[in-house]
Amino acid sequence: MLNLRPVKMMPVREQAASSLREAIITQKIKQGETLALEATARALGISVTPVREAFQILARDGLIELAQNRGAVVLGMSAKNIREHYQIRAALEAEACRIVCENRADLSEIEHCIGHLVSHDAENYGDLNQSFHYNIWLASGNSRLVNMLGELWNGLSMGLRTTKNEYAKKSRAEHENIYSMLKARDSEGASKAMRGHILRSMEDMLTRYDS
Amino acid sequence: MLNLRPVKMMPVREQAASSLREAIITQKIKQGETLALEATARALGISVTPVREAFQILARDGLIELAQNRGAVVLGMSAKNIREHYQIRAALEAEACRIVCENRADLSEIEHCIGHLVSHDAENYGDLNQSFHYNIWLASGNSRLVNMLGELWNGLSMGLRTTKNEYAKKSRAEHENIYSMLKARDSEGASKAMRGHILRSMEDMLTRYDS
DNA sequence: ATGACAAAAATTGTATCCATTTCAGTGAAT
DNA sequence: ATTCACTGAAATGGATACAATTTTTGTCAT
Repeated sequence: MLNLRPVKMMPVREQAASSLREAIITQKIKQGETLALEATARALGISVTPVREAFQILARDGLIELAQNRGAVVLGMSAKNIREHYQIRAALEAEACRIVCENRADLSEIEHCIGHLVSHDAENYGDLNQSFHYNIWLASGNSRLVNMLGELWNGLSMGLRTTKNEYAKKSRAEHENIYSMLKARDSEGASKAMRGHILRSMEDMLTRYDS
Repeated sequence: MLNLRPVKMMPVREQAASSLREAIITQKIKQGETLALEATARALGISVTPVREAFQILARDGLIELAQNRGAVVLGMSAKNIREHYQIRAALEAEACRIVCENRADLSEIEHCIGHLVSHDAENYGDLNQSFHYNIWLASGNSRLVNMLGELWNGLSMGLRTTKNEYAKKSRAEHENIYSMLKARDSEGASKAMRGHILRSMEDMLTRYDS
């Protein structure tokens, strides 16, 4: 089958949001800067209306703050920010595990991810890691939960791509542990394991950003 | 101190969102209807720009869905919707309780709410209930968590205002139980109690909307 | 009645314009 | 010299008009 680009594009506001998101996370736009509306629109080659909507998306993702009549201020990764982010993620992902166990949800996709995580080296560890988590969210069957966790991930976790090897090893063991708990349908154990995994990731992140 | 209305108004987009939110929750706008942009702007007496942003806010709150080129479709309270909402709230509010216990946070505001809940009758039970929950969120010190729970509350809980008396009684006992757990700094107990409270509220809600 | 095609309406994005708020810079007074 | 107030520039929030797609509607012929 021919593999053509879909005719219907992504809305411009989301393209703008993606572009800005990447620039913020890669620190091309620095923390504390304020994004001017018209300047941003010019830089992106679009008009101001979709930029304003993109700002709202980014604010929802926690990347910027929209202050009254003062524009969009880029938020940084403070320790407080990181703690807030991971506390919420820990609660939601633990809940996802609990639901997966209680519903006896299908684990084949998750098992698939575990297979890749074991066999592959840490080159594209970031993608495999995200895929593992994402498939647990999906298996919960709670689409709202999937959306919220996706937004949270957008907001911060790109920083995880800079993961070191030592972290990958620890993390891999934890992933396998979580999977075994899910397979055993042990909702308490699985949610606790996921919670612990994420909170430990938080500590990892904090040591890198406590400068 | 004089209690005057603040000079600076709420942004129009948020006023619009509030107005639409109320209309949706009170079913003045029915489930499945699509909100036309210009018609909505005319009805609200404002221009389309802030209405578009209001639509995004409502979409974030889970009250409408923005379909590609097809406008804003009002979502109803399906059983699936209610379950998704309460599962997430259960996870987040339980986490708030856990944090409050671990941080030995100040409970005076929460205690204050409990006092009111005990002494007052069910007339304005809805407000007191919200106040109790809200102050637990606040005490967690996680501002992001407060925002997310606030949005969730906006999305569904107005329906709770139609609470029956029998429910209020059950609920009151659960609130007191949660408070005593918080005072004992029993993080497991408090989070479990909150979880149970919210999931039972879910069942209550489901019996009313399973028609 | 069904299917194709044409017209109408709605959404999305563009382009300006106005009012109000914020911010910066100048200048005066203590 | 520092502080305070005023003035003017710039930016946001909102209004309005308009072009381009896409969706929907409605008609007409088979």
